[in-house]
Amino acid sequence: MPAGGIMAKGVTPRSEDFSQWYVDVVKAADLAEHSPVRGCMVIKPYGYAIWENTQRELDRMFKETGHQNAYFPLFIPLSFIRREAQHIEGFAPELAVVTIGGGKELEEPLAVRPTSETIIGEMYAKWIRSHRDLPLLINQWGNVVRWEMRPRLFLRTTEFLWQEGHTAHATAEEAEAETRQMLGVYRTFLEQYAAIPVIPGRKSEAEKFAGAHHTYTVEAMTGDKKALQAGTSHNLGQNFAKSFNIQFQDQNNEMHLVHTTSWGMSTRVIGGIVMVHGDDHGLRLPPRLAPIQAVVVPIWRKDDERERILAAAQALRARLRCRVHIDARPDLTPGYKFNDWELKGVPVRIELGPKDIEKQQVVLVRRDTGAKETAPQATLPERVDALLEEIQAHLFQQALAFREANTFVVNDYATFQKQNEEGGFLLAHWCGDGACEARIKEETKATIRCIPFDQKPEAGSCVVCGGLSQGLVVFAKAY
RNA sequence: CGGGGCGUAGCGCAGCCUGGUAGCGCACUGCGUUCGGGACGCAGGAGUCGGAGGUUCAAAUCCUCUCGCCCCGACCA
Repeated sequence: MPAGGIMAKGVTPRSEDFSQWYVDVVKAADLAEHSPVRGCMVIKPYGYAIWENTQRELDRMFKETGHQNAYFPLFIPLSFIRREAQHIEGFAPELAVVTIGGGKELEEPLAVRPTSETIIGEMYAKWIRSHRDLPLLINQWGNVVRWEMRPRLFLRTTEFLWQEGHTAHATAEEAEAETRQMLGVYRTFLEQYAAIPVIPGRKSEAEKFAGAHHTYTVEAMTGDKKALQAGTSHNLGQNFAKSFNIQFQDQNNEMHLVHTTSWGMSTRVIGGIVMVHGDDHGLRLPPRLAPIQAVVVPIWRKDDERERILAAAQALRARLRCRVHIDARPDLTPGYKFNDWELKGVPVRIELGPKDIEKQQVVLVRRDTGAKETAPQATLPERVDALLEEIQAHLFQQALAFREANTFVVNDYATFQKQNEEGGFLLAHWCGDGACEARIKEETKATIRCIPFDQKPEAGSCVVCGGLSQGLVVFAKAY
């Protein structure tokens, strides 16, 4: 921690009240604020820039895996959403519905999309005729609305931004491969870019997406030891193909229903980044997603010095190979700026003052550890690049170590309940019965976050009923 | 929808009990001095006191109704 561990002004200490700390950091870092409409938020430029970086990387990965972008409309006839039984059952409580347009009662109410499977299914049924039309690999960047009871900036808002991929395939195997592949993309993004370690796995029947055959998820652990679903990928089987009659003709002239998938990641990841990496000084951004990777704080005493130093700062910036901002604000002291950029989580600070100019050096401070060093200007670009890599890796390692330190194998229900009070991920045997799952949720608020992929099968007995279990699953209280 | 709290300047609050010219801190504007870990002085601008009704000579303050927001619980990316 920088500066002897003093807290940032206006930010509640994380250990004291995590929820309040989170709200304070989001506000202090200028990421977002509440809108006049309950549950909605305004994403401010600095927060949106993180989203833009997220979009850029994800979009690249989607294109690399053969997907194309398209856009489907915000309004969906309510009858479409009703067409898939599970789907409407799951989404009905959180639908926003438009009943008036142009001053007149509409003949058919329009749902504001909570997700787009149905409208896309309707269109896919028209677009797909032949096996040659498959696979159909499309992604959409957009917004959706889910009328949430308990909103929280970024983590759960009534309207949120996301991407939703929707694909159609000839065979169940291909659909399954796609579902897995895209979960892998999310994992790569989260681990390599957001520096958030995740546990990939399958959702239980109770937790899966409304209308899915099955759902995969990547689960992260936040700084208060709760679980955060950071991305999901659904194998929809033929459920939507049936409801929307999406068929293709195969090589033998026979008609078949397609197999579809959908997968999404939302602005929630920004909340995840705050909750996983933030500290008492504010945000700590992973370099690869940071809008500003290095900030230059010039230090001067007199006007002539100021000009000289700003000129030197600009010369440095021109040589650096990362996203650099020079904080030239005239009426603020360096100390204020140090704190300000720490709140905003900028990974590297470059201090440049008269002494540095003289010695052809700078002072470098890394946000993750607060460590300070002097570095020669001659090799600064290399040093900053290396530092950014180190910080990226260190944030990931730190988050991973934290998760591991707070993951526990529990074998009996009493221990489960006790440990659950302390938080963390609980690895426990589960027989697969929804009744045991429901009882745990009811009694402890912990849910099955996922049935991890990379778990060796291991016989055991269910933590609730003692029945036969094939392996450990992850339980936790979740956001 | 249940339980709690709060609406007074952009933000955070005091004033209300005991009615009498609307205040403080931060932020903002201007000028000057500062500047290597949250600077200071001087001068300024800024408020339908959430809304409606009532009591009163007089309401931010008392009464009634209402609206909104936040936090805690039941649904969820």
